[in-house]
Amino acid sequence: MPASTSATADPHRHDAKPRRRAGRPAAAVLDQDGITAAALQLIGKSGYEGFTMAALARTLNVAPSALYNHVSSKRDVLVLVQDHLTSFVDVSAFDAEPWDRAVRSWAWSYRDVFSKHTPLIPVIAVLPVTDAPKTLAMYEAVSAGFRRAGFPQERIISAIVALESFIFGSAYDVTAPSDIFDSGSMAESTPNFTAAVARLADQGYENQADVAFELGLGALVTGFGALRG
Amino acid sequence: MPASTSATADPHRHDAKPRRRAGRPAAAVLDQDGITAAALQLIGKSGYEGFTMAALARTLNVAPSALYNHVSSKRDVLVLVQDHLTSFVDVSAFDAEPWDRAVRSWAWSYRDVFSKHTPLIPVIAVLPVTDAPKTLAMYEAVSAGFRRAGFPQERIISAIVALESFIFGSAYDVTAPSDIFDSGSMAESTPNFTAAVARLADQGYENQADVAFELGLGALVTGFGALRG
DNA sequence: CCACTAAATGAATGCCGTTCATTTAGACTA
DNA sequence: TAGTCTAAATGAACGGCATTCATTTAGTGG
Repeated sequence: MPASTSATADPHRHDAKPRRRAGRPAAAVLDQDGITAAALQLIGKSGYEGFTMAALARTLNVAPSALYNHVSSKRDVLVLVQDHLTSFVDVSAFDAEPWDRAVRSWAWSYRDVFSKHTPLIPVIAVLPVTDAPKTLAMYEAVSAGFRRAGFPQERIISAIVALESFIFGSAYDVTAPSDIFDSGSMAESTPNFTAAVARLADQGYENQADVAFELGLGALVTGFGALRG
Repeated sequence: MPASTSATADPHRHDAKPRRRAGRPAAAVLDQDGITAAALQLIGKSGYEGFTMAALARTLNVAPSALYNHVSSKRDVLVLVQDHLTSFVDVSAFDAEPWDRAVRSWAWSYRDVFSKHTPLIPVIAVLPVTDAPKTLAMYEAVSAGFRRAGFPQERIISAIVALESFIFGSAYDVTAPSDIFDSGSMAESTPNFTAAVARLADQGYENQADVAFELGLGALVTGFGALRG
């Protein structure tokens, strides 16, 4: 039976300990960690367009079908990659800094990690935490930070979800073309919008996505900070 | 030359007026509006998994390749659908209510429309407004509302972008499974998170995604409201 | 009636994720 | 040592996908 990251647990498994019934073949060429690492490297080199099961198998010197002994679908591989990436999100500030600074630090880190992996966002956004242990560990660290800061327990999850939604949406902005708001030939019929875009451009040279992120993050942190007991 | 919604404008076009050089064939079976309507209907019936160029052609009683006389790619069709959907977003409150209530009304409407079409979010989030006239019209209405409310011009776009990011991220939440936060067998190692999830569940029967959206939207509206002159 | 052209056709292309019967080769048992 | 069990790898195959292209169709203006 192949390994699986699927959400539905195997109902035939009697206990947690994996029972070895008989002999095993020698050093397996493949395992989930190796697949995850190779996938991450491939994505880094070829992007998500070039990330195919065939290409992944090639980098592992293996037939494409061999992957399916360790993973049940391409989506499974994406889940593994997503969870691994989440371990790069920096939650250390929750142990070292006041709540508002910790949230900001975490949020920026989170956005930066996934702005380079926006195709994973539809996956991660609806993924049960059971299937992503490192992601769960991140939530635990953040939840602990909120609790220590005096947050009412029944608001913690909602606040984290709201922040995360803002973070995911903002990750897309980072990859948007810089002329995304150029109204072109329709400028005359959209005077208010066109003027606002022009005024924004007049401002400094700072990244537009960063400015919006800072603005929204500030509002969320201030607003949520008022909930603390 | 086939019609195109592509971002790069045709450099060979001399003026805006479409010059008819010679005779035209009779009633074309297909046009962009018809394709858009059929696509929307097909998506409603079969979802985005069932939305293929072949299936779309079938509903139009046409060969798949015929679509490419009016549209340059499947992505083009998605852009057409996205823009059409945006016209369903309600911006009327900006003409009838105070700014904060108008923003809330618009944001809820925007989220509700795209929570049923999350596969379009990666498309819309990075789409130049030139390619989506109805989307541009929405931005104009919102920008006008912000300006009338006394917003400094150079902050209007950033505030809208931040709100939109939050809206897109929140649209995913609506489609997430309700047990997404069930930590299962790892509950013992994540006490803070697990407790917070339990406390949230103790609360009313309200939709979890709606609670988080309301919480975040309130913070953003309050925070941005303070920017008005 | 002819020349022109937008639009539809249908076959072909290349890629994709995935399945499956079969083979391989260690490891335990007797 | 011989026999058996099994996880894992193979390679061929499948169906589906978006897209391309040479060709045909059928109105229209000259």
